Amino acid sequence: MMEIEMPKIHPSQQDIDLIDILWRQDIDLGAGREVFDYCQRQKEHELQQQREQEEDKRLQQQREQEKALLAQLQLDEETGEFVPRLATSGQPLQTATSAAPSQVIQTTSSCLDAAVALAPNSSHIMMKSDPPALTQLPLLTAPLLSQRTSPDLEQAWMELLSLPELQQCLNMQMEDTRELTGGYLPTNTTPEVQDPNYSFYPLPNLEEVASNTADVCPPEFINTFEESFPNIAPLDHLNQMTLKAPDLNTHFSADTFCDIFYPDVVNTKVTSVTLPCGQGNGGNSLAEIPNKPIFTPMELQDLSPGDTFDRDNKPEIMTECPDSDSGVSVEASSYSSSPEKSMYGDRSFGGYSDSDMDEMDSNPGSAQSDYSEMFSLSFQPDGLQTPISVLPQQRDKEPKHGKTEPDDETGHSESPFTKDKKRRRSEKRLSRDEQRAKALQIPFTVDMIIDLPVDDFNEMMSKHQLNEAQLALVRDIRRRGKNKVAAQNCRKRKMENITELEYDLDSLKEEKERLQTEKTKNDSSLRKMKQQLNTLYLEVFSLLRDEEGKPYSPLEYSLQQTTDGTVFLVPRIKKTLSKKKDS
DNA sequence: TGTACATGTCATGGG
DNA sequence: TACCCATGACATGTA
Repeated sequence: MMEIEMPKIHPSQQDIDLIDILWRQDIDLGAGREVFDYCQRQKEHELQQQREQEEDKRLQQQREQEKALLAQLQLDEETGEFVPRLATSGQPLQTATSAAPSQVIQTTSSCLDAAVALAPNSSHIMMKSDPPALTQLPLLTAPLLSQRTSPDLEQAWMELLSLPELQQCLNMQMEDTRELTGGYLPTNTTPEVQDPNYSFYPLPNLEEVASNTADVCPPEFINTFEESFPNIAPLDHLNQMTLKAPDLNTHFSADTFCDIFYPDVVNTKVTSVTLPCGQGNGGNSLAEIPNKPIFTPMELQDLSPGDTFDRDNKPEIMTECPDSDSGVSVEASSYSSSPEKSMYGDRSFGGYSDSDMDEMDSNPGSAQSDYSEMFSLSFQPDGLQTPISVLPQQRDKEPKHGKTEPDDETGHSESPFTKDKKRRRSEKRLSRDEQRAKALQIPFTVDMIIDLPVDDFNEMMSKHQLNEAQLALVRDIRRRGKNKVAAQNCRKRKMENITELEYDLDSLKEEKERLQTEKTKNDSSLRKMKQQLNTLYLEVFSLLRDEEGKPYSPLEYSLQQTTDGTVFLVPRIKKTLSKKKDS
């Protein structure tokens, strides 16, 4: 490596000047001046060693403080919060840590007692919006926060640290620490360093941080910062600091950087509580600032008092944030929590047809953003922005085909799985229209738009002045909602008709079988009767005798019965003749 | 990957 | 004539 050979070279002043000139001409190399100046680096190295020794001492003190702090708190398993541990003997618990007493610890502990005593009643204090406390955060709590075991834990600490009394103590402690370290503040008390997840977070550009500081941080925040760390360059000059810092994130790995510039320090630091640059963030110029943990992307947005932070320019923040154990809920981010804006921004939606909107529905997020972009919204007064809740009587007026429970209409014959799936679909569908309505600031609920009777709907529409886009969307929502219900009812009726027809078909089949059986029986009976009649006929005919006592021939005569029951013997020839006469 | 099913949506016609 | 409803047809998502 180039840097390894450099110690053997003792550059002359001319060489150094030349390096200076070259460095000034190519300041964008991404490396600081000290990279080319071995003497300067050596001085830095020595100074760094001194700092590291002081740092070790200070870290030991910090660990003791943490122990003392933890000894006074216990985790409430139910609430997940740290609550003051009850002193059974009425003695403050910091006495348990008296094995390592120090002025700082005692001062901090006494203040913490007060803070802990106040903590349960101070839940209203939201620390994420309390910059002064945040400035104190890394020094004492970063090692704890770095555990990232629970967002509640972090919040508990935030609440604790938001207490003015505790902040005073912390300020005192930080003053002490500053005196010990000669103004140098460690780079390694950041939660990110210990939390591997933070390596996934895109570090905000320091220039952005510096430029946004005025928006993000209230003046008192900066004042506190500067008061606590007067030797640190003010935030206004952070840009200059970045110019002198090598961009290790892009050109060097952290380990490489440490091996090059701090070969000795690395070994000593590995055993310390925090690593200087082993987690991917090391060497970042921002790491020189003890408050760096504050400027994680998500927290920046949380700290943002309004929407001054341009979120639209940082979509990667949301996409790259792991939803794991970082303690930062994506859903809880300001993307969805900003009441003033649509969760997808304030882009308007002009001129999109409904089918276009459907295309966007495939991606609700983008759909909403595009929707907002299409229509220039005419913001209504606050009273109109809030969707009017559906009155009970209005809900009672729901059409006979209530749309809200289409699943129940389908009866209970369906499996729960099918019901769940249908419900999910219904909710999804509803949410799409709701999202559309929200995107266009429609001051009604989708249920109202769909379910209200015509007169009520027209009256409601006449009471609010909606622009063309809003009117079109409301009409579409109502039409789609009505048609959806109609389609559901139609299908329901169709299924009912099919079921009824199937039932009728079964009934008719049963009737057919019954009639066929009856017919079979009747045919059998008829055959028997005919057979009996024939037998009887022959028997009667055989008994008949003419005048000479001879039997009649069945071929020449036949028996016929009149309606009155009288039986006549009719000659067949005569009968044949009579038929001929009739024809 | 193909298929069956459920659902939403549109077009159309009747009341 | 506008509106509502019913329904066939089609598209889409899902198991």
